[in-house]
Amino acid sequence: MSQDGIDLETSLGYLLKEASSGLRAAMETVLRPLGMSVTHYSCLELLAQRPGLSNSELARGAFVTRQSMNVLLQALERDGDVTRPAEARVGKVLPAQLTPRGRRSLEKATVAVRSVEVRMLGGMTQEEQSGAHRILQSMIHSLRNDGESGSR
Amino acid sequence: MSQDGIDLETSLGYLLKEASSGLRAAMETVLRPLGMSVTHYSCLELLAQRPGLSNSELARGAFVTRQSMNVLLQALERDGDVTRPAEARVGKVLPAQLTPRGRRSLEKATVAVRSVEVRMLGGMTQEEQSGAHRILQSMIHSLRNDGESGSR
DNA sequence: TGACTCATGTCAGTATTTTGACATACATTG
DNA sequence: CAATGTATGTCAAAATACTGACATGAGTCA
Repeated sequence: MSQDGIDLETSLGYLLKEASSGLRAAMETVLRPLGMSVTHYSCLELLAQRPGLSNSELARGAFVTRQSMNVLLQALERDGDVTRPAEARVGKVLPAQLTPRGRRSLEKATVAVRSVEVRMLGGMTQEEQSGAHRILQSMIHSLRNDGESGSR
Repeated sequence: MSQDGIDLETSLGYLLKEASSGLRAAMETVLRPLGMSVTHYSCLELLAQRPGLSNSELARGAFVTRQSMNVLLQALERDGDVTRPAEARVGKVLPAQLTPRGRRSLEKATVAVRSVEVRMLGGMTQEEQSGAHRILQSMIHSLRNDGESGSR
Protein backbone atom coordinates (compact mmCIF):
# COMPACT_ATOMS: atom_id res chain seq x y z
CA MET A 1 0.00 0.00 0.00
CA SER A 2 1.66 3.16 1.30
CA GLN A 3 0.27 5.58 -1.24
CA ASP A 4 0.78 3.49 -4.34
CA GLY A 5 -0.81 5.79 -6.88
CA ILE A 6 -0.40 9.41 -7.78
CA ASP A 7 -2.40 11.61 -5.49
CA LEU A 8 -4.69 13.46 -7.85
CA GLU A 9 -5.40 16.25 -5.40
CA THR A 10 -1.71 17.04 -5.12
CA SER A 11 -0.34 16.04 -8.51
CA LEU A 12 0.84 19.02 -10.50
CA GLY A 13 0.25 17.03 -13.67
CA TYR A 14 -3.39 16.59 -12.79
CA LEU A 15 -3.76 20.24 -11.81
CA LEU A 16 -2.17 21.25 -15.09
CA LYS A 17 -4.66 19.16 -17.00
CA GLU A 18 -7.54 20.51 -14.96
CA ALA A 19 -6.52 24.12 -15.52
CA SER A 20 -5.98 23.58 -19.22
CA SER A 21 -9.31 21.83 -19.54
CA GLY A 22 -11.04 24.69 -17.73
CA LEU A 23 -9.37 27.26 -19.93
CA ARG A 24 -10.37 25.41 -23.08
CA ALA A 25 -13.96 25.09 -21.91
CA ALA A 26 -14.12 28.80 -21.06
CA MET A 27 -12.69 29.72 -24.45
CA GLU A 28 -15.15 27.46 -26.25
CA THR A 29 -17.98 29.13 -24.38
CA VAL A 30 -17.06 32.63 -25.51
CA LEU A 31 -15.98 31.62 -29.02
CA ARG A 32 -19.04 29.55 -29.87
CA PRO A 33 -21.31 32.62 -30.35
CA LEU A 34 -18.75 33.82 -32.90
CA GLY A 35 -18.90 30.51 -34.73
CA MET A 36 -15.28 29.83 -33.95
CA SER A 37 -13.44 26.91 -32.38
CA VAL A 38 -10.34 27.19 -30.23
CA THR A 39 -8.05 25.82 -32.92
CA HIS A 40 -9.75 28.14 -35.39
CA TYR A 41 -8.96 31.11 -33.19
CA SER A 42 -5.42 29.95 -32.49
CA CYS A 43 -4.71 29.75 -36.19
CA LEU A 44 -5.90 33.31 -36.84
CA GLU A 45 -4.00 34.68 -33.86
CA LEU A 46 -0.81 32.98 -34.96
CA LEU A 47 -1.17 34.39 -38.44
CA ALA A 48 -1.79 37.87 -37.10
CA GLN A 49 1.41 37.82 -35.11
CA ARG A 50 3.56 35.97 -37.60
CA PRO A 51 2.27 36.49 -41.13
CA GLY A 52 3.50 34.00 -43.66
CA LEU A 53 3.52 30.99 -41.38
CA SER A 54 3.20 27.71 -43.21
CA ASN A 55 0.61 25.02 -42.57
CA SER A 56 3.08 22.88 -40.63
CA GLU A 57 4.27 25.78 -38.53
CA LEU A 58 0.70 26.73 -37.72
CA ALA A 59 -0.01 23.16 -36.71
CA ARG A 60 2.89 23.13 -34.28
CA GLY A 61 1.83 26.47 -32.87
CA ALA A 62 -1.72 25.29 -32.29
CA PHE A 63 -0.68 21.86 -30.98
CA VAL A 64 -2.46 19.79 -33.60
CA THR A 65 -1.21 17.64 -36.45
CA ARG A 66 -0.47 19.29 -39.76
CA GLN A 67 -3.26 17.22 -41.29
CA SER A 68 -5.79 18.75 -38.92
CA MET A 69 -4.49 22.23 -39.55
CA ASN A 70 -4.68 21.62 -43.27
CA VAL A 71 -8.42 20.93 -43.26
CA LEU A 72 -8.92 24.03 -41.12
CA LEU A 73 -6.82 26.16 -43.46
CA GLN A 74 -8.80 24.94 -46.46
CA ALA A 75 -12.02 25.99 -44.74
CA LEU A 76 -10.53 29.37 -43.82
CA GLU A 77 -9.43 29.88 -47.41
CA ARG A 78 -12.88 28.95 -48.66
CA ASP A 79 -14.45 31.46 -46.27
CA GLY A 80 -12.03 34.16 -47.33
CA ASP A 81 -10.27 34.61 -43.99
CA VAL A 82 -6.91 33.38 -45.21
CA THR A 83 -5.03 33.35 -48.51
CA ARG A 84 -2.29 31.07 -49.69
CA PRO A 85 -0.38 31.27 -52.97
CA ALA A 86 -1.38 28.68 -55.55
CA GLU A 87 2.15 27.34 -55.73
CA ALA A 88 5.25 27.56 -53.61
CA ARG A 89 7.98 30.02 -54.47
CA VAL A 90 10.51 27.82 -52.75
CA GLY A 91 10.17 24.22 -51.69
CA LYS A 92 6.63 23.14 -50.95
CA VAL A 93 5.95 25.69 -48.25
CA LEU A 94 2.84 27.79 -48.80
CA PRO A 95 2.98 30.92 -46.62
CA ALA A 96 -0.48 31.84 -45.33
CA GLN A 97 -1.77 35.37 -44.88
CA LEU A 98 -4.73 36.88 -43.09
CA THR A 99 -7.21 38.72 -45.29
CA PRO A 100 -8.90 41.92 -44.06
CA ARG A 101 -11.96 39.78 -43.45
CA GLY A 102 -9.92 37.35 -41.40
CA ARG A 103 -8.46 40.21 -39.43
CA ARG A 104 -11.93 41.48 -38.63
CA SER A 105 -13.24 38.16 -37.35
CA LEU A 106 -10.10 37.80 -35.29
CA GLU A 107 -10.67 41.15 -33.60
CA LYS A 108 -13.92 40.11 -31.96
CA ALA A 109 -12.46 36.79 -30.94
CA THR A 110 -9.42 38.40 -29.39
CA VAL A 111 -11.60 40.57 -27.19
CA ALA A 112 -13.55 37.54 -26.04
CA VAL A 113 -10.46 35.46 -25.36
CA ARG A 114 -8.72 38.27 -23.56
CA SER A 115 -11.67 38.54 -21.19
CA VAL A 116 -11.27 34.87 -20.37
CA GLU A 117 -7.59 35.27 -19.71
CA VAL A 118 -8.25 38.28 -17.52
CA ARG A 119 -10.78 36.29 -15.54
CA MET A 120 -8.33 33.42 -15.17
CA LEU A 121 -5.66 35.77 -13.85
CA GLY A 122 -8.05 37.56 -11.52
CA GLY A 123 -6.96 37.22 -7.92
CA MET A 124 -3.33 36.73 -8.85
CA THR A 125 -0.78 39.37 -8.04
CA GLN A 126 1.69 40.59 -10.62
CA GLU A 127 4.40 38.62 -8.90
CA GLU A 128 2.35 35.46 -8.98
CA GLN A 129 1.76 35.94 -12.68
CA SER A 130 5.45 36.28 -13.47
CA GLY A 131 6.04 33.32 -11.20
CA ALA A 132 3.51 31.34 -13.19
CA HIS A 133 5.23 32.36 -16.37
CA ARG A 134 8.58 31.12 -15.15
CA ILE A 135 7.22 27.90 -13.73
CA LEU A 136 5.26 26.97 -16.85
CA GLN A 137 8.24 27.59 -19.06
CA SER A 138 10.33 25.43 -16.79
CA MET A 139 7.84 22.58 -17.16
CA ILE A 140 7.72 23.01 -20.91
CA HIS A 141 11.49 22.97 -21.19
CA SER A 142 11.90 19.95 -18.94
CA LEU A 143 9.34 17.97 -20.90
CA ARG A 144 10.78 18.89 -24.27
CA ASN A 145 14.21 17.42 -23.63
CA ASP A 146 14.64 13.66 -23.33
CA GLY A 147 11.59 12.65 -25.31
CA GLU A 148 11.80 8.96 -24.59
CA SER A 149 15.42 7.78 -24.51
CA GLY A 150 16.08 9.36 -21.17
CA SER A 151 18.94 8.03 -19.06
CA ARG A 152 21.59 5.54 -20.12
CA MET B 1 -1.62 48.70 -34.03
CA SER B 2 -0.34 49.03 -30.51
CA GLN B 3 -0.25 45.33 -29.69
CA ASP B 4 -3.66 44.37 -30.97
CA GLY B 5 -3.44 40.61 -30.41
CA ILE B 6 -2.46 38.45 -27.52
CA ASP B 7 1.28 38.01 -27.37
CA LEU B 8 1.72 34.29 -27.56
CA GLU B 9 5.20 34.34 -26.10
CA THR B 10 3.91 36.05 -22.97
CA SER B 11 0.33 34.80 -22.68
CA LEU B 12 -0.15 32.58 -19.66
CA GLY B 13 -3.05 30.94 -21.46
CA TYR B 14 -0.82 29.93 -24.31
CA LEU B 15 1.89 28.71 -21.96
CA LEU B 16 -0.68 26.68 -20.07
CA LYS B 17 -1.81 25.03 -23.26
CA GLU B 18 1.78 24.41 -24.32
CA ALA B 19 2.68 22.81 -21.01
CA SER B 20 -0.43 20.67 -20.97
CA SER B 21 0.15 19.57 -24.54
CA GLY B 22 3.72 18.67 -23.74
CA LEU B 23 2.67 16.69 -20.69
CA ARG B 24 0.06 14.80 -22.67
CA ALA B 25 2.54 13.99 -25.42
CA ALA B 26 5.09 12.74 -22.91
CA MET B 27 2.48 10.58 -21.20
CA GLU B 28 1.34 9.13 -24.50
CA THR B 29 4.93 8.27 -25.31
CA VAL B 30 5.48 6.26 -22.15
CA LEU B 31 1.98 4.73 -22.06
CA ARG B 32 1.91 3.57 -25.67
CA PRO B 33 4.30 0.65 -25.05
CA LEU B 34 1.86 -0.49 -22.37
CA GLY B 35 -1.04 -0.33 -24.81
CA MET B 36 -2.73 2.36 -22.78
CA SER B 37 -4.08 5.80 -23.62
CA VAL B 38 -4.04 8.78 -21.29
CA THR B 39 -7.79 8.61 -20.64
CA HIS B 40 -7.41 4.88 -20.10
CA TYR B 41 -4.75 5.48 -17.48
CA SER B 42 -6.69 8.32 -15.86
CA CYS B 43 -9.69 6.08 -15.41
CA LEU B 44 -7.69 3.34 -13.70
CA GLU B 45 -5.89 5.82 -11.44
CA LEU B 46 -9.15 7.43 -10.42
CA LEU B 47 -10.62 4.06 -9.56
CA ALA B 48 -7.58 3.08 -7.54
CA GLN B 49 -7.87 6.16 -5.38
CA ARG B 50 -11.62 6.30 -5.15
CA PRO B 51 -13.12 2.84 -5.58
CA GLY B 52 -16.79 2.79 -6.44
CA LEU B 53 -16.79 5.87 -8.63
CA SER B 54 -19.62 5.91 -11.16
CA ASN B 55 -19.26 6.33 -14.88
CA SER B 56 -20.29 9.97 -14.74
CA GLU B 57 -17.94 10.75 -11.89
CA LEU B 58 -15.07 9.10 -13.74
CA ALA B 59 -15.88 11.15 -16.81
CA ARG B 60 -15.70 14.40 -14.88
CA GLY B 61 -12.45 13.34 -13.27
CA ALA B 62 -10.87 12.52 -16.60
CA PHE B 63 -12.29 15.58 -18.37
CA VAL B 64 -14.29 13.73 -20.99
CA THR B 65 -18.02 13.28 -21.55
CA ARG B 66 -19.82 10.48 -19.79
CA GLN B 67 -20.51 8.93 -23.18
CA SER B 68 -16.81 8.66 -23.95
CA MET B 69 -16.07 7.25 -20.54
CA ASN B 70 -18.83 4.73 -20.98
CA VAL B 71 -17.31 3.15 -24.09
CA LEU B 72 -13.97 3.05 -22.32
CA LEU B 73 -15.51 1.41 -19.26
CA GLN B 74 -17.20 -1.19 -21.43
CA ALA B 75 -13.85 -2.05 -23.00
CA LEU B 76 -12.22 -2.23 -19.58
CA GLU B 77 -14.96 -4.51 -18.33
CA ARG B 78 -14.56 -6.71 -21.39
CA ASP B 79 -10.82 -6.95 -20.76
CA GLY B 80 -11.36 -7.76 -17.11
CA ASP B 81 -9.73 -4.67 -15.63
CA VAL B 82 -12.90 -3.29 -14.13
CA THR B 83 -16.12 -4.71 -12.73
CA ARG B 84 -19.51 -3.13 -12.40
CA PRO B 85 -22.63 -4.64 -10.83
CA ALA B 86 -25.23 -5.82 -13.31
CA GLU B 87 -27.83 -3.56 -11.79
CA ALA B 88 -27.84 -0.56 -9.52
CA ARG B 89 -28.54 -0.95 -5.83
CA VAL B 90 -29.82 2.58 -5.67
CA GLY B 91 -30.78 4.85 -8.53
CA LYS B 92 -29.04 4.10 -11.79
CA VAL B 93 -25.52 4.56 -10.50
CA LEU B 94 -23.21 1.62 -11.16
CA PRO B 95 -20.15 1.82 -8.90
CA ALA B 96 -17.04 0.58 -10.70
CA GLN B 97 -14.23 -1.40 -9.11
CA LEU B 98 -10.72 -2.28 -10.16
CA THR B 99 -10.03 -6.00 -10.50
CA PRO B 100 -6.66 -7.46 -9.43
CA ARG B 101 -5.81 -7.55 -13.12
CA GLY B 102 -6.69 -3.89 -13.49
CA ARG B 103 -4.58 -3.08 -10.47
CA ARG B 104 -1.62 -4.84 -12.00
CA SER B 105 -1.77 -3.00 -15.31
CA LEU B 106 -2.14 0.23 -13.43
CA GLU B 107 1.03 -0.41 -11.45
CA LYS B 108 3.29 -0.35 -14.49
CA ALA B 109 1.52 2.69 -15.88
CA THR B 110 1.86 4.56 -12.63
CA VAL B 111 5.60 4.02 -12.62
CA ALA B 112 5.85 5.32 -16.17
CA VAL B 113 3.67 8.35 -15.52
CA ARG B 114 5.45 9.17 -12.32
CA SER B 115 8.75 9.28 -14.21
CA VAL B 116 7.23 11.81 -16.58
CA GLU B 117 6.01 13.95 -13.73
CA VAL B 118 9.40 13.78 -12.05
CA ARG B 119 11.05 14.87 -15.27
CA MET B 120 8.58 17.74 -15.62
CA LEU B 121 9.33 18.91 -12.10
CA GLY B 122 13.07 18.54 -12.52
CA GLY B 123 14.83 21.85 -12.03
CA MET B 124 12.08 23.24 -9.85
CA THR B 125 12.67 23.90 -6.19
CA GLN B 126 10.24 22.69 -3.57
CA GLU B 127 9.02 26.23 -3.13
CA GLU B 128 8.43 26.64 -6.82
CA GLN B 129 6.41 23.44 -6.81
CA SER B 130 4.15 24.57 -4.03
CA GLY B 131 3.90 27.91 -5.78
CA ALA B 132 2.83 26.13 -8.94
CA HIS B 133 0.26 24.22 -6.95
CA ARG B 134 -1.23 27.38 -5.54
CA ILE B 135 -1.19 29.24 -8.84
CA LEU B 136 -2.82 26.44 -10.82
CA GLN B 137 -5.57 26.08 -8.25
CA SER B 138 -6.15 29.80 -8.39
CA MET B 139 -6.59 29.63 -12.16
CA ILE B 140 -8.91 26.65 -11.88
CA HIS B 141 -11.04 28.39 -9.30
CA SER B 142 -11.21 31.66 -11.22
CA LEU B 143 -12.27 29.90 -14.41
CA ARG B 144 -14.88 27.80 -12.67
CA ASN B 145 -16.90 30.73 -11.36
CA ASP B 146 -18.77 32.98 -13.80
CA GLY B 147 -19.15 30.43 -16.53
CA GLU B 148 -20.64 32.78 -19.10
CA SER B 149 -23.00 35.30 -17.50
CA GLY B 150 -20.25 37.40 -16.10
CA SER B 151 -20.89 41.08 -15.49
CA ARG B 152 -24.07 42.70 -16.67
C1' DT C 1 -49.87 12.08 -3.91
C1' DG C 2 -48.53 14.29 -8.20
C1' DA C 3 -45.83 17.52 -10.97
C1' DC C 4 -41.45 19.04 -11.66
C1' DT C 5 -36.43 19.13 -11.85
C1' DC C 6 -32.13 16.98 -12.02
C1' DA C 7 -28.66 13.31 -12.70
C1' DT C 8 -27.54 8.93 -14.54
C1' DG C 9 -26.59 5.07 -18.07
C1' DT C 10 -26.85 4.14 -22.67
C1' DC C 11 -27.85 4.11 -27.72
C1' DA C 12 -27.17 6.23 -32.26
C1' DG C 13 -25.33 9.55 -35.43
C1' DT C 14 -22.05 13.19 -36.35
C1' DA C 15 -17.87 15.61 -36.18
C1' DT C 16 -13.22 16.03 -35.31
C1' DT C 17 -8.59 14.32 -34.85
C1' DT C 18 -5.09 11.24 -35.52
C1' DT C 19 -2.46 7.57 -37.95
C1' DG C 20 -0.61 5.92 -42.21
C1' DA C 21 1.08 6.73 -46.64
C1' DC C 22 2.86 9.04 -50.73
C1' DA C 23 5.24 12.30 -53.83
C1' DT C 24 8.04 16.11 -53.72
C1' DA C 25 11.66 19.63 -52.51
C1' DC C 26 15.54 21.13 -50.05
C1' DA C 27 19.88 20.28 -47.21
C1' DT C 28 23.76 17.49 -45.97
C1' DT C 29 27.34 14.43 -46.59
C1' DG C 30 30.53 11.51 -48.68
C1' DC D 1 27.54 14.66 -58.32
C1' DA D 2 24.89 10.94 -56.10
C1' DA D 3 22.86 9.29 -51.87
C1' DT D 4 20.71 10.05 -47.83
C1' DG D 5 17.95 12.41 -44.44
C1' DT D 6 14.60 15.70 -43.19
C1' DA D 7 10.49 18.49 -43.89
C1' DT D 8 6.43 19.73 -46.36
C1' DG D 9 1.52 19.42 -48.39
C1' DT D 10 -2.00 16.37 -49.12
C1' DC D 11 -5.07 12.30 -49.63
C1' DA D 12 -7.46 8.33 -47.50
C1' DA D 13 -8.75 5.41 -43.57
C1' DA D 14 -9.22 4.61 -38.70
C1' DA D 15 -9.81 6.00 -34.09
C1' DT D 16 -11.66 8.91 -30.87
C1' DA D 17 -14.69 12.21 -28.85
C1' DC D 18 -18.79 14.82 -28.88
C1' DT D 19 -23.86 16.16 -29.57
C1' DG D 20 -28.50 14.70 -29.38
C1' DA D 21 -31.88 11.86 -27.52
C1' DC D 22 -34.34 8.66 -24.53
C1' DA D 23 -35.92 6.08 -20.44
C1' DT D 24 -35.31 5.68 -15.68
C1' DG D 25 -34.67 6.74 -10.78
C1' DA D 26 -34.26 10.14 -6.89
C1' DG D 27 -35.15 14.45 -4.72
C1' DT D 28 -38.11 18.66 -4.06
C1' DC D 29 -42.16 21.11 -3.38
C1' DA D 30 -46.88 22.27 -3.30
